[in-house]
Amino acid sequence: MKETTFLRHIAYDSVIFGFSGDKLKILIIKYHNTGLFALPGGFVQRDENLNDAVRRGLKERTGLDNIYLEQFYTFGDVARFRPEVMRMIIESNNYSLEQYEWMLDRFISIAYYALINYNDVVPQPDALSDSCDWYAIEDLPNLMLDHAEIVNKALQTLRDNLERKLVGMNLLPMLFTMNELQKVYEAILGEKLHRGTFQRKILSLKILKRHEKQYSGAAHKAPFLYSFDSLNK
Amino acid sequence: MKETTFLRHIAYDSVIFGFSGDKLKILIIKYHNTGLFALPGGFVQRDENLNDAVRRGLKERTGLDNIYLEQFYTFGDVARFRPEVMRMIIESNNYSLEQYEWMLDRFISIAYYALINYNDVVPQPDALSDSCDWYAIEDLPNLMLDHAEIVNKALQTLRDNLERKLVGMNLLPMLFTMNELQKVYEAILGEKLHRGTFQRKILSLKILKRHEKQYSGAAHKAPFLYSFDSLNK
DNA sequence: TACTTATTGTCGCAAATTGAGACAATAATA
DNA sequence: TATTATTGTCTCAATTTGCGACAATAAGTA
Repeated sequence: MKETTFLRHIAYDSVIFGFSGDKLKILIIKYHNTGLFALPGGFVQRDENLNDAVRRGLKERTGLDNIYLEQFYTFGDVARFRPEVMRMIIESNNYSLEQYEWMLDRFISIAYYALINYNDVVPQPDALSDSCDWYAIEDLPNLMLDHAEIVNKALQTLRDNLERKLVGMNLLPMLFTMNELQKVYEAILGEKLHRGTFQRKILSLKILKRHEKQYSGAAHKAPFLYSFDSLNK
Repeated sequence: MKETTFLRHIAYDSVIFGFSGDKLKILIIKYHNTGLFALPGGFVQRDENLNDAVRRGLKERTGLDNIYLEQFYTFGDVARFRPEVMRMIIESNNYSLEQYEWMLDRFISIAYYALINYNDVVPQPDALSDSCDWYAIEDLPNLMLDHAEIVNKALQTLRDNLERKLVGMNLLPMLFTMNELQKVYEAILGEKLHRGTFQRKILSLKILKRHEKQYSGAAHKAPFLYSFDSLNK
């Protein structure tokens, strides 16, 4: 079999989270002429660190460097091996089956999740896909292979890590209100939180810097703006 | 290049925890005539689920089925690629370099940790190694490649999961005392816990069944024996 | 200008959880 | 029978959490 520039049998998939309109969303691509929806993914070059390969792919799709990125699980069931699906994708793009034969083999996939600021990004489809768009977590299309399972596990991991990591920092712009931060937590956990308790808890962590600038525009008391105080931890 | 029964570029390593003499220990193998110490690992067959491959390897080394097993990270740096190390291992076993050439390629490794009952096991070395022995976590030999890093990450994950999983269940025999359970927690966390607080906390979880049988043999009040009550959760 | 509305920052209080010491009970030993 | 080491449990203070309440206030409204 022909040697490739990529490591055979190894792929990655990324669950890229953003937050907009009070909803947690992820990036989903759609393959040309197939109706297939999938997570953005890619392959690892022979001389490239696994983590770097994922960052490279993320950079291509989002234009962003220095993304918050975390590996959470590696999916390796034989049931993932569905050559007819890959064949359909390749043929729908009029690519030569010979050149892309390596794609028809079995792959394990290392899954990552990323947290990015929704407003910083204009999603870019790649050569095989005709779109790359945000979908709210509760309103995803049917995903190919085991990608729905990958999303579920990503969300579960995000919830489990919520207390230990600075999740909000990566999903919000530099300046935000306490209410916006609370909405992020609620979207991830899927439940309402008590306003007073949330504020007290977050402030007790001493990770926020309060800015005296006030937000303006609505018919009520103006909230403080906050930023994450990276010096403080 | 020759096809193999295994998926190329893909390996797994396992950090197998046991508990004995108040210490947390792991299984380490030593390769013939090389002085190299390593984690027990293996490869994935072409028609085999990743998780099943790891269970197969564990069964060979410990004789145990139904082991508590958790995948925690996939190591994929190029720096792991050290063909001269693999070459030394193969040559020290007088194996033909041609037949084992595929082992000299780059591998990523999916790492798992397992929790087993120390007393149930007689560690078995494999064909390439001349020993498979328990080492206390604070007294490990120098491990090859990035295996020390893998152990550290396993331990970190175990600590992080301590509250959410029934860790003790898998490291202790069927019946155990509250003090023994506390020792397990202390060994994992690396710190002393307050006796009264620990007992109250564990009992409040309602996961233990108290047996009226008493332990006997020491010059003091006999402790209750407990077992994990699997019906209760 | 005075009043209304929606939301904010903070407080108070009860309930729940945690940390640490204390005490009686008791199995073996002297 | 007294001693010793350890166990099961309790108490009390300190801390954290859940939840409602209240004054403050930016804009809109009369």
